[in-house]
Amino acid sequence: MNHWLMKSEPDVFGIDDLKARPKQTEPWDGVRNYQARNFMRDEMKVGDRILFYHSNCKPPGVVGIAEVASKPYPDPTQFDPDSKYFDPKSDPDDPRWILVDVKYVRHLKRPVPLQEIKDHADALEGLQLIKRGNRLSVMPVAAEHFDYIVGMENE
DNA sequence: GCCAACGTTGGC
DNA sequence: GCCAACGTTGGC
Repeated sequence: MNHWLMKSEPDVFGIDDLKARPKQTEPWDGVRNYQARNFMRDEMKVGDRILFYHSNCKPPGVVGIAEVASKPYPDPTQFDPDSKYFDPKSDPDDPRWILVDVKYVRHLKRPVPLQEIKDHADALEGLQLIKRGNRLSVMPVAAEHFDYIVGMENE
């Protein structure tokens, strides 16, 4: 099983929104970064665990756990002219943007803020989230780091 | 609101 | 293929 971290802005779509969805599941649309797409397209498997991260808020941090709930499939918003994610260059016969469905698992007992994660940089060496210049919205997380961050909910 | 980091675009 | 300009992300 692979582990992931996925960012979302709570003002747009937060973990409470995910929990409130029918089947507590949502297509993770709007990703328009090739690296992030490749992770979803090539490496995600149903059941993979996800750290749900709130960005662009105070404080940013990991707020819960989700899981991959579908195989990869084309992001429908790329073909919708009314969508802000519409991509006129994407060929319907060879879709450019791929997503997976994400399903709510649970909230952490408390949000674990980015600052605390940074304070544990020694234990979390190599974690992409705290590397300089990181802007990826979908990134892999080592299994040990995943468990470590979840464990921080008890502190 | 600022700005560093970084991806993308497009002229050449 | 280079690189300057521009746009976006996202923490602060």
